[in-house]
Amino acid sequence: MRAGRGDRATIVDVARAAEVSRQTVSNVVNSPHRVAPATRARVTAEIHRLGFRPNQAARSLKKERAGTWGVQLDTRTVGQLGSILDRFLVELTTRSAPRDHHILPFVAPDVADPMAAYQEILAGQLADGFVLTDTRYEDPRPAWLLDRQVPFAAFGRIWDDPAVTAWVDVDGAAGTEAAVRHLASEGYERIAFLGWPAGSAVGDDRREGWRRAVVALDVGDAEWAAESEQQLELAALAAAPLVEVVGSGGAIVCASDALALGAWRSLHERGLRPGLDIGLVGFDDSDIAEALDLTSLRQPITEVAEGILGLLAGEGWGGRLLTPPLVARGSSSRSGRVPTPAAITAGATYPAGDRTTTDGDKR
Amino acid sequence: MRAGRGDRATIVDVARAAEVSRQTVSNVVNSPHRVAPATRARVTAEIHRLGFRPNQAARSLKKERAGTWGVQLDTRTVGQLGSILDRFLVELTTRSAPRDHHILPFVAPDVADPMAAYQEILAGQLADGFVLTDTRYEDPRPAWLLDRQVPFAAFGRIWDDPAVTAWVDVDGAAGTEAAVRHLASEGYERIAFLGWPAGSAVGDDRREGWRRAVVALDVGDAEWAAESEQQLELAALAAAPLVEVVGSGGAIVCASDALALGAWRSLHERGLRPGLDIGLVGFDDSDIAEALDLTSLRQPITEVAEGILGLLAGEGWGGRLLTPPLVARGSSSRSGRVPTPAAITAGATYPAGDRTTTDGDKR
DNA sequence: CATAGGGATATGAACGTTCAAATCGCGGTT
DNA sequence: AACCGCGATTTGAACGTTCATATCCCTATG
Repeated sequence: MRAGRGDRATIVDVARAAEVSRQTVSNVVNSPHRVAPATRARVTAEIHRLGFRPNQAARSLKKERAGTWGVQLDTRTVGQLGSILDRFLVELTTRSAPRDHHILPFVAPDVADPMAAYQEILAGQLADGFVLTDTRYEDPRPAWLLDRQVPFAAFGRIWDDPAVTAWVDVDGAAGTEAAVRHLASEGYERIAFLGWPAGSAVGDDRREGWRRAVVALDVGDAEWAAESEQQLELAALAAAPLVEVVGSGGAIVCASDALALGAWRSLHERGLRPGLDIGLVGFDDSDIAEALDLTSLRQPITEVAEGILGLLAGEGWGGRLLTPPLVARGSSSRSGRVPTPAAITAGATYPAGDRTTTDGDKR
Repeated sequence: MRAGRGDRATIVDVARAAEVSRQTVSNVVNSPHRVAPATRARVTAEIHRLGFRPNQAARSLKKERAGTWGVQLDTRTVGQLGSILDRFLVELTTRSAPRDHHILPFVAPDVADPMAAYQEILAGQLADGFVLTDTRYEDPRPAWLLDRQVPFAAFGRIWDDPAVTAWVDVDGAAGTEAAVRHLASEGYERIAFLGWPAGSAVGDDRREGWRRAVVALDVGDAEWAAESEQQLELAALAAAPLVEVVGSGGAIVCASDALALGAWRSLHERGLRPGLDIGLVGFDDSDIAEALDLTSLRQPITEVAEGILGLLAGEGWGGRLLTPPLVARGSSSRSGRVPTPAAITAGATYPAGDRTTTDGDKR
């Protein structure tokens, strides 16, 4: 009668059925090599027959580990244009399973005390460690967690402390540099940059890549940069002078797909066509990039997730920068169609069209 | 030395410090009314001083409840244009906390056996119930869960069994109907519909609302409907004949923002302007709707999440249809700017511009 | 032939909490 | 004065697992 309970088998049920002790069943589950093959087979059979799975609470209580990694959902960025949170979360969830862990999403309601939520979770032994996202300058979290010897791994560099290597990040500078080289090789002659106001670590990094490449290839001026927040109108506004300055045959590299969309709109308002008239490259390769045929730098979410979970699980090494592959689409082709046969990448290669989606369902 | 452990206080530590028994501390936490005010104050003080939080594993073990609700992440829809998964997840996460629960996201890797993942979770007592999303015709999950008396609540009707009311849904028909009325009142004279192929419950529902309204107001023909999957190119293709049929001064209601974007593109290719020449209304009010100044029907995610968690917690009642408020933007204004002072809604009213975002950070 | 060694399996205890039942103290009732 | 009732608090047991240790039994070794 108790909801969801039913006939759940415990380790003792299995032990009785297989005529062994509970510890032997435990061993079959946790260290099979310790159990004689014949016994192991018998126990395994009973486990399957009874549908036994160790009770996570009991296991967690005894082992003093939660079997869970916490992930703070950043309520500021969620639902924003070009957010890749959902993809990242799916990757984390998928890849936690083989490591015998689950993902515990949480929000930090108290902006004044951002660590309170972490504190709560630790006090209740709800998570064994944390995945940090959106690291920034003066991020209080790494130091706080280090202090308490709580394991963590970040998507994004620990900007304040180069000694901490518990992170995996995307090499933004390499990305924007690749974008410039790509655009130059496509024949665009003047390449500007649309980024965020200085002071954001990620943004500064991406700008620097553009600057380096533009200087190296002599396809622009370090002054050809504009700034905007993520909002579309602001981005469109900020893009306007850049459009003027690079003119037809020029191009704009953007720090995000959202900014690129702003620029895209700015072009349209002037009757200019992305790609044909002015090249455009975004960053993140979010859903809109694909939708608007916008060339973008693809966040290697899968590899990032894998790397981070590896760090949390104590495998692998940190401090790694992954190069975001460039996904070439129409917005960086002067002929209007996807230019090079395959994407220009420094790492993995993605098919030019990148229409590898699993056939879409509704909603 | 053990990572993350440190000096975590247990209930006995608190009991000793406050000079009471463990059960009294437990009572202070779980049923404060049973404890004399003076004692309660003393215990509460010690709880705060020691930073005590009940160990979730121990609690869960004893109570035989996980303190968790499972949410399957649909890997087919995630990352798609206009996905609202991340917003929904944030709402669920936020609103689970006051109900003393957490959200357990999981994926079902085995497409052949979609219930395997649910089975696993139940067997391990990892969740007390499930939040279902993307319900459809012949969804195996409700029956399976009912069979096992596992609590669940769905975002989306249980289409196959009207007797089951463990759901909250958005009234798609009412939404598209409101869209038609809105467009008609804005002066659009011929209103078509771009939806998904028949057979998807959500899609059929949304189409029906359009059909009803168009007939009632005499602003269209039931034949003026086209079908497309979520992919942009296909949508643009499917929209083309509709554009022809309604012509300038006509409008198109779409079953999703992604489809609307397809239509939007189709308009642009013909040199037609959304709003000024042809009205356009999407569905979901996802990030792109806001970005492209696209009128859309807003999924009342907050209310849905609240309703669903209420059902899981045993409060409230199910079988509720929430009316999606229409968020009017430029794409449904013949003058090109947002028409009515406020959105036309049947429930909550949203500011016309709907720029109520919390100042955006990067990434 | 006794015994050491060691692989396979079993037993006792503990993780931290809550439930059920027992105990305590005290004012009110007969 | 003895007892009842009741609120406040305590005690014993149990949730299901794993760790540490103990036991068993068989083979190899001197």
